[in-house]
Order: sequence, then C-alpha cells, then structure tokens
Amino acid sequence: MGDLQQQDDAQSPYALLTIGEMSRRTGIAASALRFYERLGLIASARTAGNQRRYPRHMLRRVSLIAVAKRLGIPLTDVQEAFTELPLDRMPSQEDWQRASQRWKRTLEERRRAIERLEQELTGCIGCGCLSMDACALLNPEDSLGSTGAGPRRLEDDAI
Amino acid sequence: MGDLQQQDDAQSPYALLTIGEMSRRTGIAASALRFYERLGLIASARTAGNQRRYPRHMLRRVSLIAVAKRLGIPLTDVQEAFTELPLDRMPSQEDWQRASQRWKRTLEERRRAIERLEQELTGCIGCGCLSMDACALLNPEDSLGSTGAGPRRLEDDAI
DNA sequence: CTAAAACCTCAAGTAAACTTCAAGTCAAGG
DNA sequence: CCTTGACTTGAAGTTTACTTGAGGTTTTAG
Repeated sequence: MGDLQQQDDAQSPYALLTIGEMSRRTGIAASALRFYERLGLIASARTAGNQRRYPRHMLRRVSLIAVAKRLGIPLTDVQEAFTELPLDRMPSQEDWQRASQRWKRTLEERRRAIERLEQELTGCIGCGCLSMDACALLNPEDSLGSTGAGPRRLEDDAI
Repeated sequence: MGDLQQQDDAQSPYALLTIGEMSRRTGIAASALRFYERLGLIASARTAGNQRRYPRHMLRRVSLIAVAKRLGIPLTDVQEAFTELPLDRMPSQEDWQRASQRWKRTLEERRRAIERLEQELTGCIGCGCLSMDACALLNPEDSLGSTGAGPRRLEDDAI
C-alpha cells in the first residue's frame, strides 16, 4: 500500500478519498471538513503535494458529525463522544462499539426528553388548561445537557 | 384593571410580571427576553415609565422557546410554530390547541429521527459491520428540517 | 424624600460553526 | 508539456443567538 497516491481504483477498499469525494459522499462542505480537522474531529493523511487523503472509515465519523449537527448537538459534545475512538488508525469493532454506546446514551436522553415534551404538550396545552401548577413543561429539572440554567420551578401560583 | 401599574398583588391572576420576574421564572435571561421581543417572538405592555410588563400567559410562550432551545430548534422555526398564536391578546384554548399541533408534529419528527438513529447505531455500528452499503445512517434522505443538504446516497461500494 | 435596585436603549462584543476570498500549488487528461 | 479543475493556506466575513457595557430613568423600600 506504500505511498498516498490513489493507485488503487475507486472500488478498492484501500483507496483513499480526496476532500472533494468526502464532501460529495457525506454532504458536508469541504470547508467544513477542513474546519473539523482543525478541531481534531477528523484527520487526514497527506500526499507528497500536501493534499488531504481520507481513509474510508473517516466517512463514518463524518456521518456521525452530520447526524449530531441535524440534532443540534454541539461539536464539543461530539468531540467528547469521539474520545477513545482512534483517529490515527482504523477503529476496531470494539472501538466502534464503545463509541456507539456513548452515542446511544446521548440519543436516548434526547429521545426521552422529547417524549416527555410530547406528553406534556398533550396533557398541558392540548387540553387548554389554564392552570400550570404542575406543568413539567415549565419545570424541566433534568436539562438536555448542560446548556444553561433552564427554567425553574414555578412556586404556587396559577397562570 | 386600568393602567399598567401592578396594583394587583403577586398572587392575582391579573398581576403583570416584570422582566426580572419573567427571567427568574423561566430561567431565561432578561437580555434574552428583550432579544426575543425584538424578534417578535414575545411581546410586552409598557408602564408609563416605559418598563416592560408581561401578561402571565407569556410565561408559556417563553417556556416553549426554552424547550426549543434545549432541543436545538432554531428561533426561525419557533417563530413559524408560533404563527396563528396571537401575541396581542391571551390565546384561547383553540389557539393553544392549534399551536400545540404544530409543536407536536415537530417533536414527533425529531423523535422519529432519533429512534431511527438509535436503531441504526445498534444494527450498523454496534455490530461492527464494515460494509455500510445499506446503512441509513449515511443516507438519511429525510432530513430533520431544512438545515441543509444532508448526506447523500452512497452508491455501490463498501467502506 | 432619598437611595438602592431594577429597569431602559443603543451599540458593541462574543461564541459557535462555518463560508468566502485571495493567491498560489497539485493532479490528471490530452 | 500544458491546461484545467481540484486542492492548499490564512485571513476575514457571516449567521445565530445572545451578552455586556455605558449612560440614563423608574420603581420601591425605608
């Protein structure tokens, strides 16, 4: 496999991808890929002429970043979810399994937060009730991450 | 009820809230409330001395904004979800019901997107499979809103 | 009546997540 | 070999969602 030229044809599992190919395949702009690399979220090898070449498994990483983006998960959280997932070599099955556990926890939290909200919208606003004493929508003590203070408990008054 | 001074005591359902009270109760900073008002997401009455006074039902609106924020929903989408929900008067039961239908649709979409991802993380990465031909994680044709291009379909090659 | 706390506006600053631009270099086909 | 398209860097610009600060006014408690 030697140097970094693309001597393998495109079908080969050893073929490296250019930044343009990565961009086309993931739907993430090349400029964004460079940006992610600066943040250390992804990594690339370089040709003799200093152009980036990505191993194929990097597609998976970029796709997970794209997913996080769609869900509004900040890149710092993505970074955290990627700790223990090696950047320098192809991740093993175990590596991916460990990483996917983290992702699943994050997703589960988020899903549950949404499910709770759906319930509350049905019970609390859908009914048109005007008293919101016990409305969990206004009092989510368990926040979705540590984004900020979050709404507080309403004491004892009607709205 | 006449003018905008707070002649009703704090327990009264007619009492108006100052921006500080709104902030304490929703957990949203006063500066953010002013910002939301500039965007037209919320509205306030003014005292003779030009200070903001919020009717109590505005708490609900702000809480929904806070919820959206926790879920990473952009304010433009929130604005859209609030169309048809009157700012100038207290929303009726029907108003809230209509608005909550919009919210529920948004939440349901998001929840389903997450559920799909959870499935895919289990089946696609959890298993450690190296072929991602049919991996929906890399090919989410239905994006979570219109945030951008989103990943494209991978044609026919293994990773 | 007075002083402190809370509020006002407007302008500018910040952070995240990128994009765009300029000026140049590399790679691939003919 | 040469041209064209893809790539490189660094710096600056953009958008979203606010926060901070200055300088002044209003409200409220004593």
